[in-house]
Amino acid sequence: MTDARFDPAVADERWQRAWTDAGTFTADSNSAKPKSYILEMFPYPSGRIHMGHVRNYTMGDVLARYQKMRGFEVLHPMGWDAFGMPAENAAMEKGVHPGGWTRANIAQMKAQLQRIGFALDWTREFATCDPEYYGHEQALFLDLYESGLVYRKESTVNWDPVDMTVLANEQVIDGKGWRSGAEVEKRKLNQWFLKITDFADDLLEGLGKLEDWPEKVRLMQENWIGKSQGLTFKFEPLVPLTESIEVYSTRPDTIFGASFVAVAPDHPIALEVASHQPDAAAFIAKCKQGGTTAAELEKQEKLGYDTGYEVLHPFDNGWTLPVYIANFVLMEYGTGAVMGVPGHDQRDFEFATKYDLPILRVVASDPARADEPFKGEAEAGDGVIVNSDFLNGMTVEAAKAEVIARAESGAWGEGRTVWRLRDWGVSRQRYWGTPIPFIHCDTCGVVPVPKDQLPVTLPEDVSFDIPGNPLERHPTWKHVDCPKCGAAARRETDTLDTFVDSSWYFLRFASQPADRPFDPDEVAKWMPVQHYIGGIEHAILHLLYARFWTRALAHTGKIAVEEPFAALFTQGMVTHETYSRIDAGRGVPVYYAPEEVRRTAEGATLLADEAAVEVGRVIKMSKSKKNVVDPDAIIARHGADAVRWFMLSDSPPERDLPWSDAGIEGCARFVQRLWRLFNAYDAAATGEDKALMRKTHQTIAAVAADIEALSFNKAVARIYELTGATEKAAPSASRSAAIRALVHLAAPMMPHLAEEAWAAMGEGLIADAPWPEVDPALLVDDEVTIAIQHMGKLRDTVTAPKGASKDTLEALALASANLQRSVDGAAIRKIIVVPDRLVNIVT
RNA sequence: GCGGGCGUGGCGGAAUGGUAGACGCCGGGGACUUAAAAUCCCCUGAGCUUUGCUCGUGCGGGUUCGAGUCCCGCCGCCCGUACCA
Repeated sequence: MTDARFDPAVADERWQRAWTDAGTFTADSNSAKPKSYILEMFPYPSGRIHMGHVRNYTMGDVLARYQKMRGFEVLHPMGWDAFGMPAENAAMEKGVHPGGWTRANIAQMKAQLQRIGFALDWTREFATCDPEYYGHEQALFLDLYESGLVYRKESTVNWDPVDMTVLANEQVIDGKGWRSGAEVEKRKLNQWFLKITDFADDLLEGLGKLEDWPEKVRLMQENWIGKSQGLTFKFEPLVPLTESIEVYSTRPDTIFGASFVAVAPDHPIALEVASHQPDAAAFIAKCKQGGTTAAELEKQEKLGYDTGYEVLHPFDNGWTLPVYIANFVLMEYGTGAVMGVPGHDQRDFEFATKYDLPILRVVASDPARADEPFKGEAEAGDGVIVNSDFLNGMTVEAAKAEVIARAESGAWGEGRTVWRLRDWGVSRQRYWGTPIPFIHCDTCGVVPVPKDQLPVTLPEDVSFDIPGNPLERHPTWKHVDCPKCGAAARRETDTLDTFVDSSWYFLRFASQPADRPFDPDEVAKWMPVQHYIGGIEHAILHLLYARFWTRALAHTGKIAVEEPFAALFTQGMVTHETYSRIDAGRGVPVYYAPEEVRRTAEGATLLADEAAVEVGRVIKMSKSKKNVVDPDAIIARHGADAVRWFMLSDSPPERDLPWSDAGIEGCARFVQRLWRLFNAYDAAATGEDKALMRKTHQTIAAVAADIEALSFNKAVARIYELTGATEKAAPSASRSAAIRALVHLAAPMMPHLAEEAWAAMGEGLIADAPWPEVDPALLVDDEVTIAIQHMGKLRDTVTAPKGASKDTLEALALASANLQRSVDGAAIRKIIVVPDRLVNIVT
């Protein structure tokens, strides 16, 4: 080798072209090799790749390249989650068409990804806004409709009364529309739903088999699905109320602690009361203000309206309970009515305190404490039932069963399983999405578009001058003839939630016939995805929806796969410190980008005026805080391998990674350091260096294990260690072997550098080379360091042969002068020996 | 509000209940150089009465011969909360 410096500006492009020309990363589904499907969550084409993408895709890339070296036929595809709101926002702000904007973004981002040298099979690229893709999606949607998994019902949306449009939750800020500033209202619309609840039990059960998913994600999904056993039962009415009120409770054991009944604002009884009580109508109207998010509903003050109605306690004819309308009761969950037990439910406690209702204790830590007062909050924990007639003395579990049994034998209630999971509303009143393939006919009702007329494509000539759905107001698009009777009819103008697009894209990557969404045999070859990598923010919705679609497609006989993702990994964010000043006039912070600032050990100054700016917390990179670093600029300066190395170094991949200029410079230096070491390769060197051979083989094994566990930061540390040891070693055949091993170890992480070195050694593409074999005999050391402790405190260390007997280690410990000084003649009560580890003397 | 997670030197972090701080960054000292850059070597948790000792893994308790790791109770930050993707 000759070049003193590795020049990424030349090498990056050279090897990227070499891989493309050779089709190195084109997946062959007919290969005889075992298959492995590596997938990272595909990006929304916002315009620029950001560091979070780079980190995500670098991790998948290391796995893909490593598995290829391990003899797998690897599928590692890339595409675009291309529908969604930002394109419409751009259309409104800049007057560009969402399609054109999206296509331009995709072109730009694809070029960026290619400059990082990812081992992607670009032959399978697609965007969800391709009519071909969303046409297949429409066909799948019709299949689900035929199998009964699609239906329509009323549901609540955020309504902006000024802009006359539906708002997304993120467009509602402090209860007001983001553009108009008007108070948002809840409004009911007839919308399309998918019956995910049909699969609730199966989705829950399946979590148990997903052993290679993070425990936290499985827990979050379990809680989201929220299976609960409880009781639905009726409170009988007292005149003038005529109908009984059916409630659902997960705590029927606390039934003697009930002090009120509360119904949802849209419960039939609430509506009935409102019809003759203007105050009740006003209260319900007030409940309609504000947005629809759970967080908002839960955080708002618990408000109620006393209807004046009363109901009877099921176990005591002399016990009446007041009926309230309450803003925290949801019509969608259970029966839309609850019994309030203030002593043992925090929300009920707050409500009872506010409206001066009795707070009764029916659960206590022991029967003697039946009359203990509450300490300002409800007690939801376990205990013994008290003050509850025939339930007294029972455990919570036993009391639940007893109440359910009595309700069922008395025919006034029924034990029931209720799910927190709700059916998935997929209607969006927006343009830039997959049109829902249905036609509304006055005589035939809702009619599916015949499959031979798919795709239903979006019209190009739309305007975003005024808020609202351009499909709805397009002059001709929605006017069609009914496929059934031929009469004039109207197209559905709602489009599908973009989560539908991302619920089956992984199947389309695996197989893309023109005439069908996918080929089941091809899908069977690749699925399930071996490693799925993405952000923790998708822990529930996207991952649950994808699991549901996979099941739904299996249910309709389309595929034979049950779980789409065998192993899941959720990576952390890329963060950066923020630079700001408080604007004197408005009192709000003004943020500055890293390139506008000079960072010193003490603080930071703005380049423009050399005056100080405040260095703020290290937070997720975001445009609004201007703490973003552009991957392109960094690659131009340091090369792709330095950036990739930085993404893998230091921080564990599941945690946040703080970007720093010093860090990337250190990585760039290491690329050059390895290059110098590779240049010192001498194929003709002779002689053996046993210690270095051990280190080499131990490192190969450890790096492999670390990559397989996705502990890239540990693999990086191992490579640093072996690099240091190899640099220090004198020339020998062992050292030459160590250098060759390092080229292999670097190959998945710094592929351009590795190819350059491998070529200089006269070899072909290292991307095609096998992972080096290890000699098991070289993996174990023959000496170990033994810690000598007194009462658990370290007093000395000695080296001993590996596997030395307990007696030997004990004798070694007692011979230590430091140990003896610490023991100071005290009587030894016990000696604990952990072989190959430590000896602890207890006095 | 509810569900989930995280917390270790100046910084990122390592550590099957068994030597806390591997590895990297920053910083300090030195070598090379006319000089600088690059590179190489050494030091680098705090404190002390320094062959060594004490303290130290967000805070307060506990279990254990031994706790960053296990248990109980807090605090702080992050993610999600069903129309952001």
